[in-house]
Amino acid sequence: MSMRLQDVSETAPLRSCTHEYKVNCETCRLSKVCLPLAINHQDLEQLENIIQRSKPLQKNELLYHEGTPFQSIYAVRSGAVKGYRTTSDGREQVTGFYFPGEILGMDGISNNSHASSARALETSAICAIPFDSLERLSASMPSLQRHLFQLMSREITEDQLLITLLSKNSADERVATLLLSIASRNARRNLSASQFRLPMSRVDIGNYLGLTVETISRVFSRMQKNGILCVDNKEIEILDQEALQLAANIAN
Amino acid sequence: MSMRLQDVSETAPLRSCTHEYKVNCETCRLSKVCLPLAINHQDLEQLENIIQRSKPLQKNELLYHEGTPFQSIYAVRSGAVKGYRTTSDGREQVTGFYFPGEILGMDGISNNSHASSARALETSAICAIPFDSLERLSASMPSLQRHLFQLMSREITEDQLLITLLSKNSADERVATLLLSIASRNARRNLSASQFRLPMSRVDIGNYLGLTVETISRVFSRMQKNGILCVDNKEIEILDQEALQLAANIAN
DNA sequence: GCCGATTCTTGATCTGCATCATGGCCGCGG
DNA sequence: CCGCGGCCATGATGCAGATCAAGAATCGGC
Repeated sequence: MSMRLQDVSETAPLRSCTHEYKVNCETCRLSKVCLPLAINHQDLEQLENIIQRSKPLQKNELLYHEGTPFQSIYAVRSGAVKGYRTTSDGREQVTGFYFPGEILGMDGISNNSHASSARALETSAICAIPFDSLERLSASMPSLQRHLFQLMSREITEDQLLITLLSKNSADERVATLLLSIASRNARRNLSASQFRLPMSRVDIGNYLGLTVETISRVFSRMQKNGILCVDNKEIEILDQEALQLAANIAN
Repeated sequence: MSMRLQDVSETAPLRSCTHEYKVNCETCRLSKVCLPLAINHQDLEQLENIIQRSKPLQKNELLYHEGTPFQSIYAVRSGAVKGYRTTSDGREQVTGFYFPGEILGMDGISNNSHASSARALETSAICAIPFDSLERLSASMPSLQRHLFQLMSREITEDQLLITLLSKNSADERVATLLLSIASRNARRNLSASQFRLPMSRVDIGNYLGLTVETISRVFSRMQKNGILCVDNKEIEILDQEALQLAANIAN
């Protein structure tokens, strides 16, 4: 079996003079996705100085756990992460999937403790950004402050989209919408929008979309039969983008 | 018919020397709910100077509409507001209810245009807080900056709770959870947690909870029959707090 | 205080997805 | 190579809540 695409780091090679885990936003291919700041070289340096990068997370390793003290927000460099919260009866609710260039962990700010948990779906490299440093820095960098507000605001609007999806849409519409979302996020990183590997299991997809595994399977099968998708286990190919859009667009 | 409770302003009487619409956070009974800042007198004065208050909104009047330019976030002083977004097929999805002391409109920051709409559920007094001023002010007031981050973070965690509710809970559990949420928010304002008037219609409740009007009616009737609630149109009395909690707590 | 419009309730029926059950497939360790 | 465990697919059945329908209650305007 061939090497898994997602295991390849999507960051630029580190220059030889830098330490192995030294972060370098300036040369990071994701910087314009992750921190599209119109900030100058000096500001960027300041920002880099506070960012920490640790050993890559292995599949299924925990990034943070609900209830633990909040210290950092996290940027995905490579791999994929799922966010979830545990209900009082012990079940889990997946609240989001995070791909390279995306930021997670901001729900911990309000209580100084994480309101959700995050777990690597595959081997993933993660940047940790200590929030107190970020806060201090943003007080003197208006564009950074604004960027943080915008990041959080986007999280809110995305949650609202999911709320709408869960409350108004059928199984087919939910699945189609998720696939299109993943496709467009791939496109943003200059990856194929029509062919990709799902890093998460059917169980996670169902959980996220408020459906059972069986339903996810059936929807995939049906869409394959209808020539919309080609599904080979986790490998997805969108054969008929328009039909998929049509299947999703009933209500968003 | 007696005067409607919700029409009474919940703000402290304005002192005679202030202009009619002059805002005064310092004497506002809601200030510790709305802006629980450990900030000094001088800071508070600066904040007050940017806050605008206009003529109260009448029932069904629009506070802002999705797609329009974002300028301010809003604090409810009295009355109640619903937030919603319109789906592509013209239906609406209610994303939240906002009571006195609560802040809304933060989803507009990311795009500089409102991602949702807001409408008064009854006559409501609203404070508008221009966001660019707030941003500038918060750069020099760490506690204000932090408070804003926390406000937005709380919005995220609350949306995640709603996502879980919609994805995992039965009709009874959803309704029970909403009633308990309203009750506890009333308590925070020193109002009765066991007896209150719902400012929104059954349609809005159903829409918010991803259920139909008929289902809401049936759940209310059932809970009334079981001695958990006393329902008289929009007037709600919680007769058995514990049973209601039990009905809600299956999964949160 | 009357009347039309809207909102709410209740019943009967229908349906999309959950649940239950089973078997296949793939990856991995021995 | 085989056997085991996790993941996935698919069929049969059941049920919570949607939909359809018809009154009843409440509201708002005059």
